[in-house]
Amino acid sequence: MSDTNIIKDLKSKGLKLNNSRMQILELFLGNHRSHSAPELVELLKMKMDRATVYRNLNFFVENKILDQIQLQGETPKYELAALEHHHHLICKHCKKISSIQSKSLENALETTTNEIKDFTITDHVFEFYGLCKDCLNNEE
Amino acid sequence: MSDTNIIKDLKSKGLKLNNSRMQILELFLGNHRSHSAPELVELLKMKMDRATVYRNLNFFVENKILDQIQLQGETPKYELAALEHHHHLICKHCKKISSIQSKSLENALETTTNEIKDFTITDHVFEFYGLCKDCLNNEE
DNA sequence: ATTGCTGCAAATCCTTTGCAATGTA
DNA sequence: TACATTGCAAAGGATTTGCAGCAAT
Repeated sequence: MSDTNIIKDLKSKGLKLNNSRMQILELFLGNHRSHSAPELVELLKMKMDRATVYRNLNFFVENKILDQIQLQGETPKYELAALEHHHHLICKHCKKISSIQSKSLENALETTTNEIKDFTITDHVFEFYGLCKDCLNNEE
Repeated sequence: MSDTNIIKDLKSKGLKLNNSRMQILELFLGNHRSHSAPELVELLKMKMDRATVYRNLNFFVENKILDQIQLQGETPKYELAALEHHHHLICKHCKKISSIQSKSLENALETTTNEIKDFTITDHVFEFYGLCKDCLNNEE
């Protein structure tokens, strides 16, 4: 979905996009990366209050515009809600997050789901930690 | 590794197990489950200070006696450092955590690791959310 | 005597909340 | 007018820290 479609989609859901919400959304549309709440509060500190940032992040998550993702040992991050199912690669060195899709993983998930008898899996989170190419090259 | 071996292992690492540490460890050895810091603080509140609980949890994590695991939207939990590699099943209803091992998942992980060119995976976290048998039966 | 561990209280960080004021349909 | 959204300040929960005293080697 393109950026303008995201906005259309919001309106079709009857959601109101006022100034504050637009400014938060623009940050995400501008770089398609993930941001933590404290990071956004800092970026927007001259434009709106901390409470407004938090309230609108929650609003976006409730309305499935943003996903909240919780990586190991970090404060939650937000990213544009995934249209395609994907997983995260987190560089332990530079902390950059990239995403992947893997057919073999999804197949294995299906197998696992069927294997398990006394639990019904409805959702899953796979996270991969390691080193991105840049950090691997610029090794210290 | 058996419980007494865990303690031997600690000593062989030159780690000191004083009273406080022993009491914390006993909670984990007693039920082999995961506990959050606030939960442990509560359980141990007549025996030691909150700061001691936190300091020793960090001590155990640094020394790889406990693992810290961060589930979606919850405060971190601690569990005995995995002797066998495993993953977590989290019941969305009662929040109980159980663990699984899956050959197919590990195989898929290997395939994925090889597929990916510009990132070197060293660790991974797979979490499964859903409903446990009990909650599925006692449906509301 | 030196080093490490503890309790206590205060501080810090992240997030939420109450309330009065403002904006918008 | 009615309802949603904001800013501000305060509160809340989890975790860390400074410091003085105690424990152990």
